[in-house]
Amino acid sequence: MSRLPTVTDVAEAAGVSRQTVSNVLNAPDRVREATRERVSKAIEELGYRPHASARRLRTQTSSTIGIRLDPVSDGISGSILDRFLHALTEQADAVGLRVLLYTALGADDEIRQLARLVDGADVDAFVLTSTYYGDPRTDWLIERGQRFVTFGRPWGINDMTDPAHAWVDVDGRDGVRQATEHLLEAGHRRIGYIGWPSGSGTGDDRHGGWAETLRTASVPDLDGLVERAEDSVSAGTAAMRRLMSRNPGLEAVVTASDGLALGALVAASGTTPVVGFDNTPVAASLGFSSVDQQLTAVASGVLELLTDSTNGPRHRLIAPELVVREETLR
Amino acid sequence: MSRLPTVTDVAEAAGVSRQTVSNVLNAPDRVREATRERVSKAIEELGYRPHASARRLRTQTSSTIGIRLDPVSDGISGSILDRFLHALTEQADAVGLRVLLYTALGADDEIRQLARLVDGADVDAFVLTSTYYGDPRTDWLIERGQRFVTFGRPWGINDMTDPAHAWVDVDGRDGVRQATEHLLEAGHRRIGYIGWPSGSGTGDDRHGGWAETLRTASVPDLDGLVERAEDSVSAGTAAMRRLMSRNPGLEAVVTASDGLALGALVAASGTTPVVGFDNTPVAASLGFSSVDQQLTAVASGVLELLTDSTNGPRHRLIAPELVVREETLR
DNA sequence: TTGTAGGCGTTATCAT
DNA sequence: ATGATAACGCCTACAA
Repeated sequence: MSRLPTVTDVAEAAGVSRQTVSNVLNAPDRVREATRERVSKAIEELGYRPHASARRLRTQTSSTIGIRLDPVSDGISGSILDRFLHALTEQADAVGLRVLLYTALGADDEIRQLARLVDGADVDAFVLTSTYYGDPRTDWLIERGQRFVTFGRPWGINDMTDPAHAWVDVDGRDGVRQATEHLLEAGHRRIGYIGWPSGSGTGDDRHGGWAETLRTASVPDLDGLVERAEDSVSAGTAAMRRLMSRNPGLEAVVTASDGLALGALVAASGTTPVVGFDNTPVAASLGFSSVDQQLTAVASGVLELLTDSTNGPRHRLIAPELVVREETLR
Repeated sequence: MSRLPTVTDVAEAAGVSRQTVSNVLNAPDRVREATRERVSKAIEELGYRPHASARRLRTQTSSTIGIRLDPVSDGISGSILDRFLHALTEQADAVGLRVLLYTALGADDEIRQLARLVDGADVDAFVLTSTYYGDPRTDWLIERGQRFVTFGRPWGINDMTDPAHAWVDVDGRDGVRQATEHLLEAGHRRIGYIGWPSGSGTGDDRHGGWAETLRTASVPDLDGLVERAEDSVSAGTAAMRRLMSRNPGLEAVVTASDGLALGALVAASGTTPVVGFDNTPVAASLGFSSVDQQLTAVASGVLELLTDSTNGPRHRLIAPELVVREETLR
């Protein structure tokens, strides 16, 4: 493992000054065609590549975005963030950004981590997930003028379009609406909903999509068609049992997550159509319909907001997409 | 966002030279108690933190490990790598290492990415997953004397203890043995096995654990108790149906993955005990037993091998652990 | 169009 | 025990 070639090596090989080499890389217009080719050839031959740290030191930018890898999520939908992370990494590379991971235990510790990364000039932008109104992390970042984008709306804030808080989110309400309409079109009317306990912005949003759609379709007695449960398979099973015993005429169910959906399917032995949310591998393997969050679009939205310094809107609401499948659990 | 404080600032504030500040940080022994305290106080007050890129440029080490984030895995067990990644990130921080992600499409592209990271001095060690004998990536790394550790044995190689190829792996054979013995102890004899098509090192290893255990227990006709399937829920269901129709007296099943286990459970409607592998969130939610890979131990093994330059063994075989649960899918 | 000079923040070497 | 000096590899003025 010999020494890596530097600009000086390339300059010598090409018979030019270091500066010209730098120009070829960073301002090709400023250098004559012939020289450029000669330098490029030398770069090629020596396998030269700019030293990232040196460049960062000089330019005072790290071209690196930090993202927290959450502790192992217990839910079946835990892979959403991982899938998002993958999409982000893939697309970040295309715009010359690296993705650096960090972990933290709780908000206080996370702020300590943010500070470390900022002070060490390791990172020059952050992507935060699951933020909330008054989140100390976003406050901390805004206070210090740090660049960041959150995946998730700042629920509870008055002005969601506040340009200081850039965000990208998935339109859960619309996703659930699509799911519910799909079931309506299939001829069902008594369509139940299994969601999370009310109080979470995301959860209430999704529930709203279902309620709105059925109300528009004039389905009566909506209250009796709703069940709330923690986001787990077993809670989904229990909720589905309650729902079925209360509604003998139950024809189909929309859920707030694939975990709940799986639980519901188990309870119904696959005899009742169930639509999930997140389009996890489990939904794909078992073959039930689910709302896909379009994480690729989310990732590109995040990167756009991170790199755009123009004065456009500082947020993006991504439309999810229902993936229709035939249930096979029977 | 004002300028970050530098050693010079600290030096001035403490009335010493830059070098002394550096010594306080990197060689505290070389500096007198009183001076050290004075400097430390200045560091504290100014909130000074070494500039990572500058340090890297100077020391020629990045203290960063690169790991590839695989494309979205379709299997239910996809979260294994993510859980490993989390454990790795968490523990890396404790030993002063950062984790940088990259993606790649296929082996050739991955080598290109490795080269970029190496040449840019972005990374000074790699963690590779799912390697195989003659893997061009490991060959490339070995050729260049690059530090790396793989998660997974180099199946097929003659000398697995070759110190040039450091690896950490989970003892799948032992895990399946534990699962099978657990079922034997529960009083079952006709214990089936649903695994992957033979030919993969990992798959054959796991199958061996089952076969060995039942052979020791003198269970006859093992061949009829085996089914092979792709790693998916639906393939698991199909395999389980074949297994049941061929073995009316089937009492329990061990599988090579939680995905197959879920499929088997669906086919058996939860009437037959099924043990999975990977201890995914799905196993936890549905409540079936599964072999846990002990990814925390894997991660610390990887970091040990990455940081240890002593001449100890360059590999670690981690013992997995069966997590026993009552099946609830009924 | 090309070259020269200087500095980004750090640490290693050598001297005091 | 502490300090001066130089260098890591790069880029951005500015000068030629």
